[in-house]
Amino acid sequence: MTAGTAGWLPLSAGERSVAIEVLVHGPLSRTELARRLGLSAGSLTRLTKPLIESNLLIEVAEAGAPTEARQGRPSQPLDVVADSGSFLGFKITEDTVYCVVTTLRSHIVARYDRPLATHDPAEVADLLGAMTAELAAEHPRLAGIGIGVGGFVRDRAVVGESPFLLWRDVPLAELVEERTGLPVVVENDVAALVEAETWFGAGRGLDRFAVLTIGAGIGYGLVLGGKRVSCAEEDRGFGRHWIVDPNGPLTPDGRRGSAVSLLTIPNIRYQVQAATGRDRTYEEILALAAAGDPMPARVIGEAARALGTLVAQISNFVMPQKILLAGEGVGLMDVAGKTVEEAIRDNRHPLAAPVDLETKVSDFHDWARGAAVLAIKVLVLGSAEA
Amino acid sequence: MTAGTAGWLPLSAGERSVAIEVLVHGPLSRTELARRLGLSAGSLTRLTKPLIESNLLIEVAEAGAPTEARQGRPSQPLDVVADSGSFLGFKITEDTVYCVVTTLRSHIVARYDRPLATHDPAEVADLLGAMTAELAAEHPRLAGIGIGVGGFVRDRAVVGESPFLLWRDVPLAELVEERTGLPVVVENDVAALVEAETWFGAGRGLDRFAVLTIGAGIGYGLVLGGKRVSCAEEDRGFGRHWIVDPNGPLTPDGRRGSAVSLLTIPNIRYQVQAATGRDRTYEEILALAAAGDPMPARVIGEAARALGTLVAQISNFVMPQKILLAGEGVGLMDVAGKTVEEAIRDNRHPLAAPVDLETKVSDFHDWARGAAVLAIKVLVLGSAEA
DNA sequence: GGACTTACTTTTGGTGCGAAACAATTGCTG
DNA sequence: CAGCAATTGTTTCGCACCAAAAGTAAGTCC
Repeated sequence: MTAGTAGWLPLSAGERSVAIEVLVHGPLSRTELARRLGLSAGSLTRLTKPLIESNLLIEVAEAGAPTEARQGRPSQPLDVVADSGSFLGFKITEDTVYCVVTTLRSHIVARYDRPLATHDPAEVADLLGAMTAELAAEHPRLAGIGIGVGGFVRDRAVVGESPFLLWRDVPLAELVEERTGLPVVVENDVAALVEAETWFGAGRGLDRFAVLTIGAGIGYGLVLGGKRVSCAEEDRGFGRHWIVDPNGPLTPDGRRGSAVSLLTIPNIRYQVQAATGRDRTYEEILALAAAGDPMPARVIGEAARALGTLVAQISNFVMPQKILLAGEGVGLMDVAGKTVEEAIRDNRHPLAAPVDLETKVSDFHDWARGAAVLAIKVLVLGSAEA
Repeated sequence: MTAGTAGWLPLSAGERSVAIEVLVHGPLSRTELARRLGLSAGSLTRLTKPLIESNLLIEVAEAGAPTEARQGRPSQPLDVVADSGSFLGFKITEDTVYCVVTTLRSHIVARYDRPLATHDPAEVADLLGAMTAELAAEHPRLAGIGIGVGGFVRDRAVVGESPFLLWRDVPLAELVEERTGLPVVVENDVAALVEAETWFGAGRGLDRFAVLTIGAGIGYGLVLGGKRVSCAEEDRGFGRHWIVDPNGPLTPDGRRGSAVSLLTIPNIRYQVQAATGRDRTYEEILALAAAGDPMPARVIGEAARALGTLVAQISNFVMPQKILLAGEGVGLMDVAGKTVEEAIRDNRHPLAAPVDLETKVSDFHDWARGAAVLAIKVLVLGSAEA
């Protein structure tokens, strides 16, 4: 914790809830906060005082346009000191390192990617260090770094196992801290995205919330009571053994008819290539399916039915208030959204509450942003339970 | 609240946790309670005092056999005043009313069933009133009544809709209270069983816990953070639209290959009868399958695979710490437990944590006990959130 | 019988909250 | 412009809860 912003931590539970509310929902007056958090006005005075003194919050002048010139003493909105720090979020893939610079409120202010030529831990750390140094020039007040990696991560610091990097027990946080002098948080990429969405995104304030990602693989995250549930198979590839259609296609990766076989981008491309002999990009396949080309349409249709079935199963068993669909592969929804909805209907009780399904097309920078958000969460507001 | 035991309620949060711990885990000393609840010794003195004064708890003499003559001041175990009240639990089926009498600690001390000749609400209430009067003679200190009904129940009091009784908006709690003078709690039967298991049974102290029941129908309940999650389709028949095997059997009830078609007792009997022409009881079918008779073995094998698939799906998506399998149809596990386990393995990641699966053969009296437990929970310890 | 051990009680002090009184700042009205 | 109403924020007080520490009770061990 070499953060220069000093006395931010630790926060009490009440203080943290205030800080999060302001961080997430923008400037808010004390009265408004009291209403939202169900606290008394007096408590708000007490809770906000140390936050203001420690320079995390600040009283901002009422916006230039006082929306409605109300009677009474004007409210004094509180806001986070947005420029009190920027955060870096990295997403490491097999061949590229994606990076975003975000504000304290997780808005992306810059993107910066670099190819990854080696998988040697020290050299990867060197690359991250170099990228950080370059970005530090433009963004002087870097306060922390979040790194998302596909694989199993321990203690938000050590990459226990990463199949595609061929890493075992690499203390990545330490390596990068040494090179940057900044506090570093490492987490599994899916977990980081889920935490970010829980906090700032689709899952804000929800009690039961599920995330399903489609891309190179399948990701799944469950948030209950505002906390992410972690499990053993997480980070070792979800969906490889979720058999959606026992008669489904057999692909190099994943069991026959598994979610991975039916839904991931590499396996969809494999299916099309195996049948037509031509390798096409995912976008091309989607376009062909939309245009009615039978073979791609069949593959995409099967994928859409599988997705709908999965969503229905999650709804049936978890009963979440919302399901977020994210990842590079959700373009599927644009082409075959109707099929997905049909499949959901087919696997749900007609009287069941309709599924609140949100689709969010995301690229690798969104994964990086997830890591940045986790860094904000951990570094600014205190560990926030490992 | 006509309970004669007077000043039980209301309890503070701390008092309630103490009361529940003693209720569920038998006599416990204050020190032991402090350890279990993570409180200081002083707090226990404070919390137990009003409970003892209001006659909910009592200091019992150390059991006649002081397991180990320990050094130091002997502990003073606390226990609930078990005979301070009995509770009735009813389960209403299409043709029978099942009833159990339980102690405050939910031990069944008597069973009493009566055929149900009519579905007229007033007459059903009359029957429950008559049964209560008869039982009151033998069990003088009746403190409350819980009633479990298949169907949709509002506010723990009104049967909103019950398909098999053909009821709509029947204020059952009121009707029975009028006739018995006792406080009455009405709940959906599955919900009551789930609550009971969460409290006294397999789900004790767990954070994520799922219940799957097999019998005349499929029941499903989810407990997160110690609270049961309720949903719209609950009480209107689970599993009718859970398609487990798209190529599965078509039965009069439920969609082709649905959990209901594959797993419920009536539909298993239907399948066997349709194939062999002979109507057999569920137990006969299980015995035949165990003996190797091909047709019953096939039906039971399919059912077992379906059950395993369901359990795996619940594990994959909900990640519960435990799954309880209950109902009249779990005899399946004895005959085809291996097949169930295989199916679970086939649909789970090999590295995933093994499923903690508990099987509990239950008859209608267990459903009735569930209702009684809910009555205990609501009446003794204060509404315990509707 | 004295030393020791364990269980429980009492006391003390701290924390976090709400209720209510109070101060501050504006718009509206006569 | 004075006075009032409306609204926000602050201060003070008291309550509920809890942990820590010190004190008391009731037994065993030598």
